[in-house]
Amino acid sequence: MALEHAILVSLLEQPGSGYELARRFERSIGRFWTATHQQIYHVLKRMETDGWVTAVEIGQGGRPDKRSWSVAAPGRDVLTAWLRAPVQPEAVRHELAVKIRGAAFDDAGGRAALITEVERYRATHEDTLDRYLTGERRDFPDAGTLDTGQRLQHVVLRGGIAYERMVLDWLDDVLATLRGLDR
Amino acid sequence: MALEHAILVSLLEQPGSGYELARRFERSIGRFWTATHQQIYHVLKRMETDGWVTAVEIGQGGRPDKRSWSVAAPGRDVLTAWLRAPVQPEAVRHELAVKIRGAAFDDAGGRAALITEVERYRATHEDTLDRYLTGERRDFPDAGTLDTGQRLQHVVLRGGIAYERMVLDWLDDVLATLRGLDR
DNA sequence: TTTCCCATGTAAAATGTTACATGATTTA
DNA sequence: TAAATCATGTAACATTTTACATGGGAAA
Repeated sequence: MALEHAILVSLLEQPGSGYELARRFERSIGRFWTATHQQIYHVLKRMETDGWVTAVEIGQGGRPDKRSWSVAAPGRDVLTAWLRAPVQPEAVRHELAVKIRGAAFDDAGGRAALITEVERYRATHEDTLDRYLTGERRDFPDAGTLDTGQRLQHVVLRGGIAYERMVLDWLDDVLATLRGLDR
Repeated sequence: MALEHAILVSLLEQPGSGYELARRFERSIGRFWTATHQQIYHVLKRMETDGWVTAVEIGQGGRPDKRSWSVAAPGRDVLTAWLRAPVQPEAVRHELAVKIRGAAFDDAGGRAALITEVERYRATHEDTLDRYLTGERRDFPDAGTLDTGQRLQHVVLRGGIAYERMVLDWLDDVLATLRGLDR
């Protein structure tokens, strides 16, 4: 019950088409709320029915028309009410943790394969951290001159950076532990 | 597609009833894979049909019979195959991050309410960290004498501890940022 | 005597994923 | 000339959540 809210926030930051939203969910917003384009189109349609968002058709000669979405007053009210409601506890889903505990029931060969997987997984998180740090230098070069929206975006990005650093440290711990088992 | 696997791991660690599994998902396994009892009963039934798990009925005079589940050979094979398959990227869902970015579109009163919420949220994470640390002292007192399963459980718990510490630090950053906006 | 714990489920609704579908434009 | 990008969707399926349902035993 919050993809709606993530979309509302994203559209308030910057109106745009379903396609553009999908790309933001891949890049920026998707750092803390994932969604596919099908889901986004579906939810946008429902929000339109409910009067939360409105679209402006933009013809583009040749390629399909683009519908640029903006937040309408009822949508803003819904968002404000949600912002002031209690934060729900997160539903954690960490597949790798399950696999690590599962490794107790596999043999040394399986654990060797898991080490390779963890190394690959670690590399993807290193990439993610690099992208975050690059984005931080690009979007928040001078901490003193930021407006409210930018400061809030920055503190969320700092959360992402802290998360990735924590994950990398933990994965080193995991690798050392796995390597220590079969020696 | 992994509640099955979390259940298989949990049952290999210790056979038990659906009810017991649900409690483990609230306490231990639920740290990295949440599930309600309804979902667990439902998935157990499907896994039974597929021959992945088998139940032993335990009559208990008075209260309803308990069905104690164990992993059957096909279930073990499924788990082994899954353990050796690539780790899927996590689907991140961080409601608080959405709210923080949304706070740019609320007024000072709304942001004051958010600060209160973040403080409450921070307290729950402090409790979680305390529980993890207590559990660590209880279950892993002497790092030298642990078997494979315990070492793997311990490294996963260390991940939980690292995560909670990171969250607490970040929430301090969030609170300082929010407080800095309306001054 | 009320609340929590044990113990298992059904059913409906909401949410999310995967596969399929189309077709022009731009880039390599 | 092949692949990626822009642009929007439908349909089927799977997963997850929420509400409802039952009932005895133990503890406060």
